[in-house]
Amino acid sequence: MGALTAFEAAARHQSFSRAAQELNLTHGAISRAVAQIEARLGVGLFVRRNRRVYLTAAGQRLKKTATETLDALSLTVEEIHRHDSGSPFLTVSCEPSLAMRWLMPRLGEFRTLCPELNVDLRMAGGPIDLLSESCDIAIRRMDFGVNDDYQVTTLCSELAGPVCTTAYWNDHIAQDLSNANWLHSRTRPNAWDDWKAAYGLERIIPKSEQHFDHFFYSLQAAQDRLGVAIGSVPLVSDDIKTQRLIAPLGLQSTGYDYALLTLEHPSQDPRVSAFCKWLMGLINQMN
Amino acid sequence: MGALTAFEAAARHQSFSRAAQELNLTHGAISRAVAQIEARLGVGLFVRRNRRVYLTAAGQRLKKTATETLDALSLTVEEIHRHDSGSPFLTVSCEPSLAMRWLMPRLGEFRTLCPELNVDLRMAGGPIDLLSESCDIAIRRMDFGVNDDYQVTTLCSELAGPVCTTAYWNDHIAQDLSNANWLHSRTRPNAWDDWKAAYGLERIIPKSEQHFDHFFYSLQAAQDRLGVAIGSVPLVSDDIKTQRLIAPLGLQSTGYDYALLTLEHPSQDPRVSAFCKWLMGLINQMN
DNA sequence: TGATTTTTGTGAGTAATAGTCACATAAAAA
DNA sequence: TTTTTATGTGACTATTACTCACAAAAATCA
Repeated sequence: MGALTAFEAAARHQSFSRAAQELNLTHGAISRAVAQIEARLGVGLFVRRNRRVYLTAAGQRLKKTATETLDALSLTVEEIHRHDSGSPFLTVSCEPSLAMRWLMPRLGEFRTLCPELNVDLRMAGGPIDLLSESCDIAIRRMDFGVNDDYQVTTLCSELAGPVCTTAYWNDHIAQDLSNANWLHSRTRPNAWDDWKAAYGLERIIPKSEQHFDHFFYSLQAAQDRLGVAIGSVPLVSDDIKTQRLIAPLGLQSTGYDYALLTLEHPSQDPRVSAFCKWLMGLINQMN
Repeated sequence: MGALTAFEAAARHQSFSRAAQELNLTHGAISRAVAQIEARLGVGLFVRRNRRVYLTAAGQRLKKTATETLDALSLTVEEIHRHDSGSPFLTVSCEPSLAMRWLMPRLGEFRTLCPELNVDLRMAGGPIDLLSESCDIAIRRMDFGVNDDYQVTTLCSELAGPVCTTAYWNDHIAQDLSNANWLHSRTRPNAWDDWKAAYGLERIIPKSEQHFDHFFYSLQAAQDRLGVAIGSVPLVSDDIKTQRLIAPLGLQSTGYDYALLTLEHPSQDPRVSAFCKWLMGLINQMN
């Protein structure tokens, strides 16, 4: 390793002396380090021309990977420090719909609770690589397979059903859901079909339908009295509590859970532990 | 470095003892190596639970780059050996047209000259990264900028002009080039215009024109009596020598050279040196 | 339950190596 | 020619890497 950094510096400067200066060593040390690698590979890395040294083809090849390698290593060290338990940052990746309608409105509370901890919120859904995306925590709807060695902490199970405003229910539906404008979303195209199957209403056909790009757009549309959307707990918990939306036919289990994904058990890292504990508290007070 | 490989093995096996076995060391050595990295980073890499060890988040991050880093390094070492002067392989990247009409017909001769040297011929044109494309030599038409630290050995300068068969010249052209079918190629779209400018025939317009995807297709077409193409030395040298094609108006310099690109001076590597010497011999006997 | 096995940590001693210093060398610069 | 600059190398030294033997602690087994 020492030899590799010595070589890298020598290759960069095209000079053993300057490399020695940079690394606070003598030129002899560099000379020996390079000679060591050359002996081990059985290949010359530099052409010595008495006043200058030039990289051979082999040397150029090694320089390339040595640079990349050492850069990657020091980058990782920085990464580790940034995501260490002592760091004042916590990077959270959260499902967009959940972030919009549930997490973000509550995040202010967490700030007052842990003012020293900066939460970096990233909105992203589906499979995640915590390592390469450099996150501490991911919050996800568990509708995909997860890396074996991730820690999965279940937050709550999902309940879904038709939601609309009280006004829309009274004015347009009058007990019969087929009178309504059904609001769909392209991110959960089967939401209505799944609910119909769970509720036992296979053959019902709506008067009209409307499609949105995101789940939370369809919920917003329901709130704006455009029709009936499939809403889910925990996404519409606040809206139901404040009567902005009602779920007149109740909510059925979808079979999916929301969960928290971490690299190690949340208890290992005080930052993660604090965030997780706070989330669990929210969940519990919701039920 | 030793510490990093020790850590990598330990992380892979989730066990210090097995890592020690793999590396022919004692478990104590691994324990100390890991402890050393942990002390240096100030971060725990493993959670020790008395009978097993688990990677922490930091450990998982480091494992990822450690693996990548060590893999890259050993790959490069293999590369270096493969492209070393002792290797029985020589990887040559050559401009497709030149390879087709000049190099490949001569390569058999080189095989009999150096039967112990296996030439890997890759056809590719334009800018090249010898390192990442893992080549020893590139032969190119120098119509692009070249990496500063490549060695450029000029082979010959390019001469170009209209070429066709004797039969086509006599039957269709009769001293006036505008009677001919002009053969173009999409890889050198300006070949005719450049030649017209060099020859001083700005305003001439052909009776008919035809386009091909590659330069050597247009030459093949000329040989097949489809019309007149712009041919260039050294590409049509053989054809002119054997009278398969003629250049009745002569050949003008295009201002471009063909050259050999290497990482270090060809004399440094006996394989490259042999190939280069042979090429130069061909060039000289051509003039 | 208690003995055994398995796995890691650690102090002490030793082998290996990495580094320094001083001198040699050789070419470029003055 | 002399001086300067840059690297190689022998001899010595400081450091570090490793081993060995023992300790500790939990899982496994009788």
